[in-house]
Amino acid sequence: MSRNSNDGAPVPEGGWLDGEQQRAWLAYIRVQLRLTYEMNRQLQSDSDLSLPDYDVLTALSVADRGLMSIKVLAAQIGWERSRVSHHVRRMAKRDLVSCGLSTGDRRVTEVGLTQHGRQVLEAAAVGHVELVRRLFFDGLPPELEGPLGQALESVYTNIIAQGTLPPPVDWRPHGVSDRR
Amino acid sequence: MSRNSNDGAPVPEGGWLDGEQQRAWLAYIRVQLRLTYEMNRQLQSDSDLSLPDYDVLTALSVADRGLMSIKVLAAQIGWERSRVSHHVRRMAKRDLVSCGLSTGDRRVTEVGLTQHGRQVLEAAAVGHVELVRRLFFDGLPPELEGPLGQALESVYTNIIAQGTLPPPVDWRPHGVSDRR
DNA sequence: TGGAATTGCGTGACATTTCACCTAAGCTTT
DNA sequence: AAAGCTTAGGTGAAATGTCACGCAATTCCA
Repeated sequence: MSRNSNDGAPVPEGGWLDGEQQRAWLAYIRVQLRLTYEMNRQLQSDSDLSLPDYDVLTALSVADRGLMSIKVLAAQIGWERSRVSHHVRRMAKRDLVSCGLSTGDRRVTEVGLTQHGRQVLEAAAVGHVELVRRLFFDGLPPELEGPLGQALESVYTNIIAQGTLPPPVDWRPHGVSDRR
Repeated sequence: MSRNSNDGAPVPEGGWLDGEQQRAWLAYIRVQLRLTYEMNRQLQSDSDLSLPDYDVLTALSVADRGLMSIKVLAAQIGWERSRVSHHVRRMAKRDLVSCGLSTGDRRVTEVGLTQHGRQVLEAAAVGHVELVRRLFFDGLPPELEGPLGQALESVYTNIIAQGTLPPPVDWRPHGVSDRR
């Protein structure tokens, strides 16, 4: 898979990124690791949800009629299908989601939020958003909010185009305003 | 803890983020999920390393004399200490790292790269960086590189200040150029 | 100096995630 | 309609990660 593909490129020793890029990437990695840790911790202690639980609930909450097949759900949150399968079964035992065979295609399992699941998500979202605002946005100069959003959207668009994972169902190049 | 702190704000029902913020956050989450998936996949298939393996190796490679205590390593990459403990033991079996008691304080375990570990990391880095460049930077307009780096550094600084995880050892407010 | 508190880790039980297969439903051909 | 392909998912075992707890080295302080 194209190792050593940047042999003659104008890149610092060993093929690393240039200064600006290195800076951005290092910051990204650091933010990613810490933020994941903190979000996990907060959700767990405030709402008895893991971050993966929250990801599933959130994805389901924006689905049409709150129903989604395992495959679509997996594509949505970037998981292996079998992981979704296991995880959803465990969440069903906790009455957060419910599974059922689709009427149309009897291979597909439709997953949906239960009443309880929706309540738990909505309760959890309050504290989660509060944490996100505090950790992610409170230190961010307002004039960088726009550029950050733009930059990340460019990156996302590129990942969708280049990556191996199929695009999520509701993906659209530049529309905003979903997630409720 | 100021839940519901944006009551009168121009924000959708339920206390979510404002438009700009929502956009940035949504993009961040999407990038994070996909990128993690793709990096894992690439490392696994090209270098027989998981992303966690790579995180450990990378952290160790920038340590003083390639040695780091479990605690510092955990703080560095945002893991639970016991996770590091388990993981490092498994990596030692594969001859990627080596552990030994510190001479100074005999409670601490010093972890270091082995020769083999360093070689594996350097071989893996080539393809990994190639992937990062392709997925993260190829779609990013050059004029947004700077703002992105700046924005993420602000966020990181804030997380360090606000978060529960202790700051990494080599943390400095705005210096760049480490990682090799 | 002699506890008591703290710190740094390891461990073992348990939960989650991955990986390699397996089944079954739908689709396509013949 | 049967054979053969493709697609959606489930499954069990192994790898990985979490949590609660325990032990030993160090530090604090009277």
